[in-house]
Amino acid sequence: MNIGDAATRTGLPSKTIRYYEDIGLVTPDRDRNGYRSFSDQHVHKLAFLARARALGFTIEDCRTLLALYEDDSRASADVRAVAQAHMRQIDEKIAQLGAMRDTLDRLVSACAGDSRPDCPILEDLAAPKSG
Amino acid sequence: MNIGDAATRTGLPSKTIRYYEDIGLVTPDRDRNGYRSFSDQHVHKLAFLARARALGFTIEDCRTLLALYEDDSRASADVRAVAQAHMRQIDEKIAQLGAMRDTLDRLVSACAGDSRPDCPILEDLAAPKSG
DNA sequence: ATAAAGGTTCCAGTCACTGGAAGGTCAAGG
DNA sequence: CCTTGACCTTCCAGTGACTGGAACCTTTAT
Repeated sequence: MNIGDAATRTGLPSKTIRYYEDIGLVTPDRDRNGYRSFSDQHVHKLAFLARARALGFTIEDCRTLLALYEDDSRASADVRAVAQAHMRQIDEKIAQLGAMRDTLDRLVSACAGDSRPDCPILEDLAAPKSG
Repeated sequence: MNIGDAATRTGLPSKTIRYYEDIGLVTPDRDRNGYRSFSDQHVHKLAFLARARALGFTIEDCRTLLALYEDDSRASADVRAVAQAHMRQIDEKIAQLGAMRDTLDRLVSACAGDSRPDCPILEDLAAPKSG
């Protein structure tokens, strides 16, 4: 199957699939005309990548996860460790964003949002009172 | 004051300050030796930028906010709009990350994390049951 | 004289794509 | 046979917001 079909089946853009080949995540065969030829295995692998990426794993994590997936003698502990480390990163990010959100909410609520220039948001950016 | 002092006072790396000059956010004077010379005004502007960035505003938002800050005839509504749009973006991001986190948590919890190869995490990446 | 600690410019790399140019291939229709 | 259009190919450049490093200059202290 050509790249367009693989793209349709995995939901990944063709560009992204070519990129994944470039960085060695998948290696489709080639037809005589030079077109990439994807087997069901390739598509399965691409779908795996798409889902891992959708869960926020980095490309390097994906590489690791794929390797574990294809290693029948893997220890599930290794997979779990990757996932847990990633989850911690996400938690950190959520905490950061949550803090930003709270500050912004406070500032937005304090701002009249009318035609006058007085603005607690700008005042805070210029010189925050606390926290 | 030289760039190092400006960096210390604002908490921004010198590299970042140079970058901000590059993209036209601040324009320090120059001493005869070619060194950048920062006034208190410049430092104030940099600190403003640092705080806006810390709240997650993009550089372009920062540019807008700085312009509003320096425009005495601004309407606070304009500032508020920028902040609110940004807050919505953050909310979206938090929701995305939260969803990832929930899925990951479910998978991590289901995984024994021992020396055996069986792993619900990989199984889900290979072919998710639902959601 | 020299060494350390600052400053300068410019170029390349990060991450994970994405857009676009320039061109090759293939099936259908006139 | 020719063209049109939808595919496919490669390669290069750009994204955002820095960051690292090379090569070099200036200042201060010893």
